[in-house]
Amino acid sequence: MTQDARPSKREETRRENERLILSAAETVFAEAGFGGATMQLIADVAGLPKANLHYYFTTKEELYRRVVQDIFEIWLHAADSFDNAPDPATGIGAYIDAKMEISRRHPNGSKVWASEVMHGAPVIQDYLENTLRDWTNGRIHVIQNWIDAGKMAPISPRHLLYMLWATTQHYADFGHQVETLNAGKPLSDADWQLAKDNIKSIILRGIGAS
Amino acid sequence: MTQDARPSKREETRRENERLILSAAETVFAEAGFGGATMQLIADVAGLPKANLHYYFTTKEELYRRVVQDIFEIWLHAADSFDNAPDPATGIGAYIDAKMEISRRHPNGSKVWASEVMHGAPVIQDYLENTLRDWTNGRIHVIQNWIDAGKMAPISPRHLLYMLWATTQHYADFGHQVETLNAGKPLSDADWQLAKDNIKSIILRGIGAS
DNA sequence: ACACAACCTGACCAACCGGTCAAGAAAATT
DNA sequence: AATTTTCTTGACCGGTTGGTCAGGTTGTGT
Repeated sequence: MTQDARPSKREETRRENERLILSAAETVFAEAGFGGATMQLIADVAGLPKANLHYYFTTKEELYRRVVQDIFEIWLHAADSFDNAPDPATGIGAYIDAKMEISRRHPNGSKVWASEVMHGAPVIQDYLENTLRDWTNGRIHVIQNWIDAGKMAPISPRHLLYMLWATTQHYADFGHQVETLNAGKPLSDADWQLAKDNIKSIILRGIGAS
Repeated sequence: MTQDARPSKREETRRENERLILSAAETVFAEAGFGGATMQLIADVAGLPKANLHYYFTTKEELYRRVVQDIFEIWLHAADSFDNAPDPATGIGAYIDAKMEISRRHPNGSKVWASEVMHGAPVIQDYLENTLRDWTNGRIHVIQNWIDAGKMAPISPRHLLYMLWATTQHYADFGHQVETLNAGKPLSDADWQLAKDNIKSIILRGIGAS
């Protein structure tokens, strides 16, 4: 039966435990910050003894690093929507959709990332200086080409990117504020749709791409 | 000589010490988060013995609360630019300028505020539910009037506000990332001007107000 | 000059934290 | 079935943290 995929019992529990720990860690780091989070609390949320956490992740910092890296991957992959787009409206529109979806599905990861950057990126500075810088320059190039082709207004591609990041992440990072101003209730499907439509409408018109 | 304004020696040092402590606390809380900050480090930065901090501010939480409240005041006062504006371009343009100036002059305060909200606003929830909610509803009303008067496109005022907050605060909260992507150097005067101009250009055109 | 109140601070403490470890349980290998 | 490897965990430890306090100093009103 289970012949092809044979996840030996060992591998299976290891994978499962790591998943449990990483998920709990993401939640706790997001809610309390790195300094405020405790291994004991993460262990409780994960439903494992604390010593077990240290078996899978030697130090608190290593666990934290893994959480941040995992988010960064997701974050970066949203860029795929950007590529191979024939025009700004398509590419940037899809990027906004993708990033809003991340804000909705991974609010905790987004918060951890924001917290990390806010505190000076102590553990992922190299990512910023290499992967992110390359990624950013690549997109700036794409946008500049659109501008040169007369497909959009001649704004600064860099600051447009910042605007996209800021606006979409706001709904995750400041989700609590958004909820409070939404009568204390989470955004409904319609609310999210309205938010996305508004962002796309304003930005696409703002860069002369609609 | 100093007759009219007579800050008795006592009052003067008290004011000065509180200022020192609050300033140091803002820096340390911004850099390390509430959980990561220590009273000892704040004391060192302020140049005072730790026990002295506890004389002026009984607990770490009380000190933190004061820092957050002070920032909230500044944040809220930026709204003045919004009022009495005859049209969206003037009002929103001035608001963007004001908020960008805050991001530039008070990046640490902005980070503390962001951190507080991100972690569920444990100490200023009542501010969000009252002062901020009222403020927001007021501005939504102003924007809606502009829309009704045909002075701008019929977008969602609420989500426009979120966009303004997010975009302007990005330069403070994610200042480290912005700097890293700026070859590791702080933004120059020209960079800040470019950022402001781009934001205003995109948003004002995006809402049909330019 | 005196007395009182406000202010300052080194030394100290209980609580908590990240991390260790030894001893055992469970699974894989032979 | 025996042996080895991986995994699990309660108990423990040194170091740090927020907060206290007693005793001293400085400023203020009389």
